Amino acid sequence: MSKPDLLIHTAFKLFYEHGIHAVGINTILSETGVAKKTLYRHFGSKEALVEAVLIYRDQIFMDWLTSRMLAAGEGKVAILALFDALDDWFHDRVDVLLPFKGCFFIKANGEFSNHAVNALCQKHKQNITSFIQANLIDCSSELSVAELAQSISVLKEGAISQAYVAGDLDAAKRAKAMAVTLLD
Amino acid sequence: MSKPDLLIHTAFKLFYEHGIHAVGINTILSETGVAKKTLYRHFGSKEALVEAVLIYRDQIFMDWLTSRMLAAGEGKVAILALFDALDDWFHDRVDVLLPFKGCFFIKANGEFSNHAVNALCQKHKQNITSFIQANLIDCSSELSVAELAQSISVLKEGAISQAYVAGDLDAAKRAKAMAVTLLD
DNA sequence: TTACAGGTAAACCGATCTGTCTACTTCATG
DNA sequence: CATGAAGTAGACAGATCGGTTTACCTGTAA
Repeated sequence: MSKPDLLIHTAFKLFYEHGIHAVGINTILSETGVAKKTLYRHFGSKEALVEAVLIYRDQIFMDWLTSRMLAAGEGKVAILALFDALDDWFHDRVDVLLPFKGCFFIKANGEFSNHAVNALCQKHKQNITSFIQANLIDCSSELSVAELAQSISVLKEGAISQAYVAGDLDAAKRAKAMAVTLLD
Repeated sequence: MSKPDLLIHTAFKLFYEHGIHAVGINTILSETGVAKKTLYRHFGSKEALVEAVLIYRDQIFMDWLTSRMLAAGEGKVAILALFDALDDWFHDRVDVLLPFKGCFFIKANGEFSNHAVNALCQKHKQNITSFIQANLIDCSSELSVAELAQSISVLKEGAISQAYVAGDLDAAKRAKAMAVTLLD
C-alpha cells in the first residue's frame, strides 16, 4: 500500500473510533510508522487529510452499498436489500466497512460547523438518497419518487443511529419492515 | 443565574455548535466572564463539566418532549404529537432547545468511545424510548409494545439525522406519516 | 469585628497540538 | 555515475490545552 493510502486508511480507523479532534497527527504517524514530513508532503495539513479520509470512506461505503443493492435486483427488491445490507453491517459481517461504530459522516459532521467537512458529509448523504431514488423510478406509488427516497433515507438514518447510540442492533430489521409497508 | 448554571448553559451552547473537543475551557471562561478557579471549584475537570452539560440537556429535552406529548393526549395521539414537536424543533420554533443543530447526544457520543459520556448518551435515548413505550401500552397492535417503541425510535432518530446532516427540514413530517401507518 | 466562603485576575506548569526544518538515506532513472 | 524524488529520524517552534497556584477582593453571618 502506498504511503498516502496507508495514512488515509489508518487515519480513518482512528478517526472512526475516537473522533477526529481526539486523534492527533502524531498518533497517526506512530501507528503507521510514516515520517511526519512524508505526511505533510502528501497532505498539506490535517484538514486536508481529514477531507481525503471522508472521500475515501464515501467511496468504500458507496461501492459496497450499490453493489449489494444491484446484486439483489431492481426497484423494491434493491431497496429491501439496502436494509439487509445495513443489518449485516451492524452485526459486523462486512469486513470492508470495519467493525460497526455508527456512521462516520454523522460523527464527522457533528465535530465541525460551517466547514468543508460539513459539505462533504451532506454530499455523501445526498449521494445515497439519489441512488435510492434511482431505484424507485419504476416503483408504483402515489408519492413522488423524490419524497419517497427521502422517507427511505429517514428509515436508513434512523436504523444507523438507533443501532449505534442505543445499541439496538436489530434496528435495520425494524426499518426494513416499515419500508415494506411504505412501498406498498 | 448561578455561576455553575451559567457555565453549564454557556458550555452547552458552545459544545452543541462546535463540538466538545473543539471548545476549550478558556473559550467557555471568556464567554461567561467567570474566573478559571471558579469553574474548577464547581467542576473538578472538563470531563465533569461535560457530564453536567449532558445531564442538563437531558432534563431540558425530556421536559419539553414529555410536556408536548402529554398535552396532546394519550396513546397514539401522544406519539403523533412527538413528530409535530420534532417538526417545530427542526424549524426553530422551540426557544428552550436553542436553534436546531442536530441531536447533542448523537454528536457527543461520536466524540468519545468507552467513556462515561457514551453511557449518558445511551441512557438519554433509552429514557425517550421508555417514555414512548409508556404511551403505547393501550395501543392495539400485533407487535409487542417494546418493539413498537423501538420502531418509533428509529423514525425519530432518522428524522433528526436526516434533518440535520442532509438538511431535510421536513423529515419529521415524513416520519410522522410512517408512524401513522405503523400504528394502524 | 472577625472569619470565611465565593469570587476575580493573572501568572504559571507540563503536556500536547499542528506544522517546519535540517540532515541523512534509499532508490529508480537518464 | 549522477541526479532528484521520496523516504526516515528527530529536533524545534509557537500556540493552545487542561489544570494549579498566588494574591487580592467582596459580602455575609457569628
